[in-house]
Amino acid sequence: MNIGDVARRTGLPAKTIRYYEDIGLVAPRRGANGYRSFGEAELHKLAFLGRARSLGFTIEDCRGLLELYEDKSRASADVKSIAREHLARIDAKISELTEMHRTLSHLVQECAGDGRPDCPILNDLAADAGSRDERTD
Amino acid sequence: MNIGDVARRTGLPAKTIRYYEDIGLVAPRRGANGYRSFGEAELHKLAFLGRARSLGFTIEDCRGLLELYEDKSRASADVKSIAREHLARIDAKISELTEMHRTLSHLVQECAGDGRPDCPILNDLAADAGSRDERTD
DNA sequence: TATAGACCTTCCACCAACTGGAAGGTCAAG
DNA sequence: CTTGACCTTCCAGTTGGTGGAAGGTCTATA
Repeated sequence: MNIGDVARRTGLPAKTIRYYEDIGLVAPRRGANGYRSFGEAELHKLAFLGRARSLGFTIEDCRGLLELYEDKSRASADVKSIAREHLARIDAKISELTEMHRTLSHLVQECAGDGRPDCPILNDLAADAGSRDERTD
Repeated sequence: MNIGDVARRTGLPAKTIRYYEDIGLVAPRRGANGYRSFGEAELHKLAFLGRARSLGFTIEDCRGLLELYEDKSRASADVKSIAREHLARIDAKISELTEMHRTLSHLVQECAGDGRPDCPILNDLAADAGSRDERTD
């Protein structure tokens, strides 16, 4: 299978597949013409990578997961541990974004959004940290 | 004021302040020794940038916000529009992360996490997209 | 057989928003 | 006069790719 077929079947861009080879996640054979030649195993690995990436695992997580995936005597605890750490990162990110959202949606609500220059959003950004928590509503 | 003082007073790393100068967000004067020399206005701008960045605005957003901040005849609608677009990006990111969280926490719950190799997390990652939505619980 | 167009190859540069570190100049205190 | 805390510039690396140029290959059709 050429890279274009693999790209179509996994949904990954060909560029990304080449990149994954570059960083050692897959190692397709080469045909006489120099073209990459992928087998079913390679295809599955790439689909696995695509799915793991879509769940937000980092490339290094993926490397670990792939290794466990191929190790038939793995302990599921090792997989679970990677997943749990990733889950914690997701939690942290969601909290951070939720806090930003809270603050910003409040400010947006307060802003008239008309032709006048007065703007609570800019006021907040310009205020020093100390005076920021004074609730005005 | 030298860069170190500004760093202490704004909470921004000196490296970041130099970077902001590089990309044209601030333009401190220079002393005879070549050191950057910051005035109060520069300090305020940097604090403004730090606050905007902490709310997740991109550097280009910040550039726009800073311009509006300095333009005393601005329309608050322009500020609100930048903020609203950013809010939409935050919303999208939260949704994406929440979906990842949902899927992953479900899988983590299902995984025994012991010494045995059988692992629902790896099973999910390895499954093709078609067979993934079959609920097992 | 020529040629068009769809493949494939490598390599280099770029994105955001910094961060780390090396090599070297400056300044104040003891 | 030296020590140590500053400051300077410049280069490279981070994450996870993406875009594009220059060029080789394959297949179908005229």
